[in-house]
Amino acid sequence: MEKVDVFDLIERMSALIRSEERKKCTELGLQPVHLQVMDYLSRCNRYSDTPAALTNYLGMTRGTVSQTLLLLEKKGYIKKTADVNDRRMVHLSLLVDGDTILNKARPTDLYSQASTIFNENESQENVFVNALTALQKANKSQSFGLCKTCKYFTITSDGFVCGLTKERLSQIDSEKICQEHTVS
Amino acid sequence: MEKVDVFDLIERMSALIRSEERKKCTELGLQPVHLQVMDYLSRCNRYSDTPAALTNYLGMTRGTVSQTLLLLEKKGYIKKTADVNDRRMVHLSLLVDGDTILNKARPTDLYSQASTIFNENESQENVFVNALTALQKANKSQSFGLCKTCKYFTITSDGFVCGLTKERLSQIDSEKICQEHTVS
DNA sequence: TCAATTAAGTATCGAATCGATATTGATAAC
DNA sequence: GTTATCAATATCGATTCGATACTTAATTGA
Repeated sequence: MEKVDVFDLIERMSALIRSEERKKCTELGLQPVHLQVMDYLSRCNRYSDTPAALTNYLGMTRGTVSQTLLLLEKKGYIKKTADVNDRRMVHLSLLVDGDTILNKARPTDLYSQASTIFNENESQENVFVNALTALQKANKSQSFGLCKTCKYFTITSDGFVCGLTKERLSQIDSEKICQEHTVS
Repeated sequence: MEKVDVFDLIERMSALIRSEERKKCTELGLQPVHLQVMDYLSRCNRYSDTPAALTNYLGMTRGTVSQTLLLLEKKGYIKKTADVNDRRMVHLSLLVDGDTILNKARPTDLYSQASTIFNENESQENVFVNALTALQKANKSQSFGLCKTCKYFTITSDGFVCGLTKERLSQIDSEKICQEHTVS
């Protein structure tokens, strides 16, 4: 077992996961990437709900993400809203239909398989998190962590505040994924 | 960090690896999957050099693999040979040009990144191997291990023998990937 | 013996993805 | 102001991949 084969292992795992996901998705008339997008939108904050952030998160090209979003919009699962300050930007949000189908798709056999794989010990999860972080660093990609674990996350007498945007953050905000997430 | 997100982590790692590989590949006029195929062919034994085994190894569909092989054949990188016993089967082999381009593509930045990720301790690699094995088991896919680590691998006074096919195995055979690989 | 079944591989079509280019809006320089 | 530059996104052609149907060959089982 040589070190260099780890990439090969990851790619093969991904292929297996995808083919398994595809089975579930075809019943709903979707592709795996569509669920990934909607799952992300359900878990990201207002700084990270743009096509650009999605592109970065998924590691795909802008063109591909744009096409995916068009399809999801046409199906009535997501909505695009122009930014009021910067009209180049688009904010994405999950519509009710999208949320419904996402919840229908989520609890699958995949999850029971996952627990089978990772029932031994907790530290195994960290290996995957660390590996992804290292890859993102090598790729100059953001880490996409939870808001409340960011170094700019600040607790004041007034509540939570983002040290980057200086804006106030609700409890719910702090639990979401942020593309600007920074560690240490 | 919930357990169920591990699949998401793996898919995102794979996406990053692919986009990185793609950069190297486009220079050579190839796709990531083409290198995967040729790499596999350079490392598999005579029981595992068929389109069906490749399909299983890569987790793709037969049709997709067939297309990929057609292209590689047209480019003169691989060769197809009909099986003498079972004329449904095709054996694949890497041609000189294929081997050349494979070696040109192999030593990339990816490998130095890999060592960065896994320089801490050896046991991390096992986490990935175990995860893939668990997924393959859930997917009823073969494990594709090295011949000499298979439970049917036998050492006789005459040399190495495969307990399944009863055929003799050379030193080189024993170092290759076999689709019939069985553990314990 | 011969029809049914299974397996390996191929062909075709549509959807998904990539890469390049174009478009639009914001920002900076002059 | 006007122009240059950059950033965010959209558009388009080419390619890849998956689903399905099909061909050919081996196997099974009355």
